[in-house]
Amino acid sequence: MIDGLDARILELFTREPRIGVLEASRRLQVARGTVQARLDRLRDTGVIATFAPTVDPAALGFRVTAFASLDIRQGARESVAAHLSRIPEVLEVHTITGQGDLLCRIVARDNDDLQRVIDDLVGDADIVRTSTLIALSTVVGPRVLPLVESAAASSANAPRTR
Amino acid sequence: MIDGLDARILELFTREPRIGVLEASRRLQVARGTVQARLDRLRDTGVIATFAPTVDPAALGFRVTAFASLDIRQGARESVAAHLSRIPEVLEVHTITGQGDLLCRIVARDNDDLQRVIDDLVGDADIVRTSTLIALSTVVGPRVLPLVESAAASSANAPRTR
DNA sequence: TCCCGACTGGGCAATCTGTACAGCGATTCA
DNA sequence: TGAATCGCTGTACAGATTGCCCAGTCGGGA
Repeated sequence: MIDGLDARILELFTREPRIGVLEASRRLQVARGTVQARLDRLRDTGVIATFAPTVDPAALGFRVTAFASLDIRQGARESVAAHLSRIPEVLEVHTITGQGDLLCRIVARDNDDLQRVIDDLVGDADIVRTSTLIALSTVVGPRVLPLVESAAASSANAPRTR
Repeated sequence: MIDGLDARILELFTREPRIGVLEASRRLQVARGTVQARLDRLRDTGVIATFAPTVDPAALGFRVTAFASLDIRQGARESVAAHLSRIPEVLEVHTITGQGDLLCRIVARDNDDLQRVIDDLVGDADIVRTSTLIALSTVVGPRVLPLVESAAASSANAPRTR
């Protein structure tokens, strides 16, 4: 899937996103064209989903993160999904196994605001029950680099070339 | 916090990350220096957490996403956190209110692999109980743009200038 | 043994970035 | 009312980077 050089490229661009292709090629001791080609391929294969800047909701004033699991009425998934997607504070929704039907990641400005958001959430009559977990602190921040290295290592037996 | 122009900048760079400051200034009909200053400020204030490319675990072969809530032994939070951070498949860990103590977001190559990851997880003796939810599908993908617009709108009463 | 894909090293024109500066309108404050 | 300040505009310039092209080399697979 990806090899060690890909991993080093991803790592470098994650740590210092603004360096550019040329500087990256210098750091990695490879030709510029190589870095460029690798980046193109990583983008084409979807490994790099986007080069968009990452926005931090907390810095926007949304300091509270919570996870809500929703039990919804049979066959109402579509309409509930539409309802949820209309609430800006809902950042992510997954269908899940287990007791709940949907798991949402939501943010709010503070605990009072969270109440408002949850009221918005459950405003849909197809939502039968909800249970909310408030994230008190982030122990391991969002990260993918370890995964990248792991993926590169597992394909080490079949290196790209050289 | 942020105004409409900030929101438009974030939106533009989210949709077309590679356009560059100059092209962005043309699209938004403002001076290049303005876009540059805004971007600098957004970065400084942390609204833009990073310009790093976003890596998609699924494209790396980690097609399964799951959420695990862990009950841990009193006062073992530190050591458990250290343990979790050593597992690459653990992408995110939060301390939470409610029945569980920790909520982890994990990925795995497939369901069998997920079992392996969970075995790794619970390998820590300080973890008392776990409950895992497998994400079957993503109903609302990770997103922040609606939030950005909402934040910009809410500060509309106090625009930056002009 | 031949072919092909990947990497190298080089070159070129076009473009962008970083930075600086003066002017201007609006807001704040004395 | 006047002075200082702040953000935006438009402009300028040197330096660096990008996108693109090419010939040559290397290693693996057919």
